[in-house]
Amino acid sequence: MTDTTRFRDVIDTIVTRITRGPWGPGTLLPSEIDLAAEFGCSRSTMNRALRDVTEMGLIERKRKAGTRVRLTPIRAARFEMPLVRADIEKTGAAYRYALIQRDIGPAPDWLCDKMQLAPNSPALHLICLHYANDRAFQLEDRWINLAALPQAAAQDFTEIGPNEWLIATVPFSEVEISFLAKAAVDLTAKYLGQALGEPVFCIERATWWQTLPITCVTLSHAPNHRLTTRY
Amino acid sequence: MTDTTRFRDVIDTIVTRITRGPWGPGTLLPSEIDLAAEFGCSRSTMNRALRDVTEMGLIERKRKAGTRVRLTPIRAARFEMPLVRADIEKTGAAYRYALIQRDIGPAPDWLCDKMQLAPNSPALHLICLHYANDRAFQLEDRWINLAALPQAAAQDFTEIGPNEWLIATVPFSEVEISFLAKAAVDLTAKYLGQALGEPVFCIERATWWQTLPITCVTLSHAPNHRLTTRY
DNA sequence: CATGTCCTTTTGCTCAGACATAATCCTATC
DNA sequence: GATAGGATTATGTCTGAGCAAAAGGACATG
Repeated sequence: MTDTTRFRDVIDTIVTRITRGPWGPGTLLPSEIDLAAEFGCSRSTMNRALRDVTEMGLIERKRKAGTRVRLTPIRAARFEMPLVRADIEKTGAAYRYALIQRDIGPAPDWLCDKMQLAPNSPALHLICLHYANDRAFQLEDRWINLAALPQAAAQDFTEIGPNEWLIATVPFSEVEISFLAKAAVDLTAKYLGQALGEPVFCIERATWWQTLPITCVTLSHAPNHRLTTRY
Repeated sequence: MTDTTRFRDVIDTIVTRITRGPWGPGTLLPSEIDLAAEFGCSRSTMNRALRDVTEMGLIERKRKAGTRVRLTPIRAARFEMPLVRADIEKTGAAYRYALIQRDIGPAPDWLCDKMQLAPNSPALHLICLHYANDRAFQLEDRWINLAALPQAAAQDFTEIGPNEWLIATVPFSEVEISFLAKAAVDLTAKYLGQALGEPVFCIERATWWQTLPITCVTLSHAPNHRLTTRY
């Protein structure tokens, strides 16, 4: 019942003051010191509370300028994206991996464009399938920049998936993720058992290591797949 | 360049030790006190660093049991979801809102099921369109639980969208968000200018206020829409 | 052998104080 | 009036200390 820690209480009060209370959009909040005095807590605790509220997207903070309620309160949603293997095994299903296609050649123009890659950079192109209980679950269409990762050319990826190999091999500092809906094309239709043009839920992810392009992948999912989070 | 604060350095070192260094999945880390001694910082700082690494999804912490590297390192992605209006105006386009349909009746079975709503609860059903520069951008198909929010019946929603009215009127404590791909049906096809069956990127969001169901909405987007985040 | 109680370890949270840093505001100077 | 520079102020970070709570382990008891 009284599961209540001080800073969580403070967060709750502040959030309701913003969402319903007197602190409308654009309001300048009192300083940490004044708020700490009002709430009867230390500045450290108030600082932590306000930091968390900032992460929620409700306020903006600047030194000297103070703390201000955002004009457009943003609610940020967190999505956890485990490895496919973990995702599948969590449901109790058996995981199986298969390499469909593998070739090396110059990176296509759209990829160079998307990742600021030098034209005609050598790239490894992989197409893989991830099964849950022998049903195709996810089709992985991946490009790896061989200029950054020449070791990848030596891997055959028949046993271990490129995703697991990559996270064990190379760090990354910057990631761009997109969610989108695509129409099934030949490849996805064939392997995911869909009709041509059927909607496919896709995740595109590109990763860099300090501006050096590493890899870019499109993950296409079986019909009716959805990505869900609660908070 | 040397934007380096102590705890950020600690985080970086710990993350690389986990992702590449000696701390593989399942490793039990030294205690906060030992780590603080090793890194030459206070326990507070180490605690904050480890708390942040926990939020990244790399480690799990339990009192007495200690800090352990997760078997399946999870990378969490944050998506910021502003109001449609803000989303549209940010691109420089003009925002326009229109109410398409509005009726009151008993909640359909799938809705009662999804939100743990009593059968035949009265519900307000709204269909609205959000335009960017007079092009349809998003179709909003919303249900509001009138048992929880009788005031909603008095609103006509011709000028102000239900989303903006709701966030100004009622708080929420629990949210479930899903991303998925759907095939365009009559309604979406008609208003978003799509062919029947074409893929549509959809967001479903259900909100409760302390187990009391508030509202459930499906947001369908114009073709080629994508939701993107970087980190 | 099973079970319950107490002890110990480790994380979770709070505090008061301090210095660093960014940004605004004011003032002196030209 | 414009501008450069210093004073002020709010946030950002760090410290060292301490108590609280969870949970594993040891031990005694039935």
